[in-house]
Amino acid sequence: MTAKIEALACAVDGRLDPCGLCTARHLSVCSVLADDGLRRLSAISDHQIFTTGEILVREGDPATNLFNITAGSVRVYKLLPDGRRQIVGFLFPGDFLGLATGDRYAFSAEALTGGSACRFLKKTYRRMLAEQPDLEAALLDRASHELQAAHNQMLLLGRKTAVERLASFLADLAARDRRAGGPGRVIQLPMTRAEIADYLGLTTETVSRVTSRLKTRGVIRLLSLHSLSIEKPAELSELAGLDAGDGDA
Amino acid sequence: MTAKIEALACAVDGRLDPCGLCTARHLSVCSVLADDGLRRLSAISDHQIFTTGEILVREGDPATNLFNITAGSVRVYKLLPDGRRQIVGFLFPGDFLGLATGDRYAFSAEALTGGSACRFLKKTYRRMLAEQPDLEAALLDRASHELQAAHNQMLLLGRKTAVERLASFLADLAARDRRAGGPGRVIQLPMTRAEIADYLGLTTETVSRVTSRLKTRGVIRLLSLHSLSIEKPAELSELAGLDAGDGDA
DNA sequence: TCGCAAGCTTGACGCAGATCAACGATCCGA
DNA sequence: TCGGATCGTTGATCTGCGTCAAGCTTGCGA
Repeated sequence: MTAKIEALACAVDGRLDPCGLCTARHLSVCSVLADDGLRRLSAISDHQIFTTGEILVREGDPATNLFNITAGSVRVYKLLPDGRRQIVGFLFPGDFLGLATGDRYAFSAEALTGGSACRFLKKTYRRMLAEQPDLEAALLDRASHELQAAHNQMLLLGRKTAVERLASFLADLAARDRRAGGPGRVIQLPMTRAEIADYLGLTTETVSRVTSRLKTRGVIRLLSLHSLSIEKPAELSELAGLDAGDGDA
Repeated sequence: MTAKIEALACAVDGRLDPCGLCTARHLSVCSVLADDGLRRLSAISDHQIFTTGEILVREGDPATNLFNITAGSVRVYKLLPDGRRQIVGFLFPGDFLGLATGDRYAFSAEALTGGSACRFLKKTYRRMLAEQPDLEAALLDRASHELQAAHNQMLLLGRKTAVERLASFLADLAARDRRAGGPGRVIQLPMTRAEIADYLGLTTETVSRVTSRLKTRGVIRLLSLHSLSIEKPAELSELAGLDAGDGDA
């Protein structure tokens, strides 16, 4: 809901100064651009507001657009023919959507909450990249980080137990919050248990059971269904299968 | 063994014309460079020959080098403190090693077979990238493809059964062979069963059992321990959980 | 050429997490 | 404010794959 308001504010103000007032700019690749670059970028972009459940990208469709999430959150996933789903990532403000893209989207993306995004035509964006090496470098950097995160997720999916998976997930969210300037102690979970399960390669039931176990052990405390506080960060990191308590990825 | 000879040949000839005679050039990012760019690239590179089991990169070490594999094959993996291993990829000639890298390596890399690689200092390579936007674009392209492959692997690790995993793996190897100009019918497996297991999130025993099952069903035929032929490609694709029989990723 | 270590296969059994089922909590629209 | 739908939790049971174990095959070094 605050996301929606932010999105609206950003969009309205956007008419006047699309990037200058963007609350996600310092988190995104745009941050490497100077005023001139920003102006050119905003000239080829298109601000899109989305509501809960809205589909941004559908697997198999021609990959015409790229997105920069400016508010809200998004789930990115792949499906098997029989409906089994693997969520490959959750996106938050500042995240880029469309990097891993050939001619057609190899994933679907849906809004988890209301929010907004800067949308670019892939072709136009490519031309822009060629003219702005800084932006291209920043994007390569992003891609590298995402690849690293993907490797961590492979380790999680291939080799970790249910407890380790959930602990890793929570530790990651905490680390993300810290990176965004928060205390990394209270975590928002905009997604459902089923989505967490599909991200961690588990079932809803297992996610629920393991959450309970962590709660009972006093490692976490549920504030509501969609927010919790980490009571014992060190223990959480340990459970996540990290040696030290950095919680980063 | 042919890999070793190729590597030696490449290295020896390399003294005279490092890139011109490189058998992996057309497969690698270098292919986008013109003569001038190639010359500059070879000036900052260093040819490294490696033997079976040799460690190229160790997780946690300062990330000083980047590699372009020119011959042989490499396994890239991550470890948990207790020794559980997840192989995040196998590299072959033309593949780039070191994309997903921050200040320190987040993975280890070991030679699966003897081979060779062009080695660059990360710092120097970065400078080179800034001067060669084409190379940077090519690398971004690589990163995108790798990210896409990583997403596929997440789907595999999170949601596929043992049979689907092995079938996907074999279909991928076949597709890779086809891309490299081969018939995609006979597959080389330079890795052990344990390595396949650690790549697919299974155990050696399961890999062995599932291989037997595919053999019994007549889908594959073992030519030796480390090479097999695909007898029923369509059925393999089906088992892999792909709708159509493209076998690509 | 032999011998042994490493890798592979196959079988018996166990268990972590899936599945099936029932019920409670939460949210949202009227 | 209410009512139904969706989401979440918990319990009982099942099962695919892991674990343990034993024998076989391969390849390499002496």
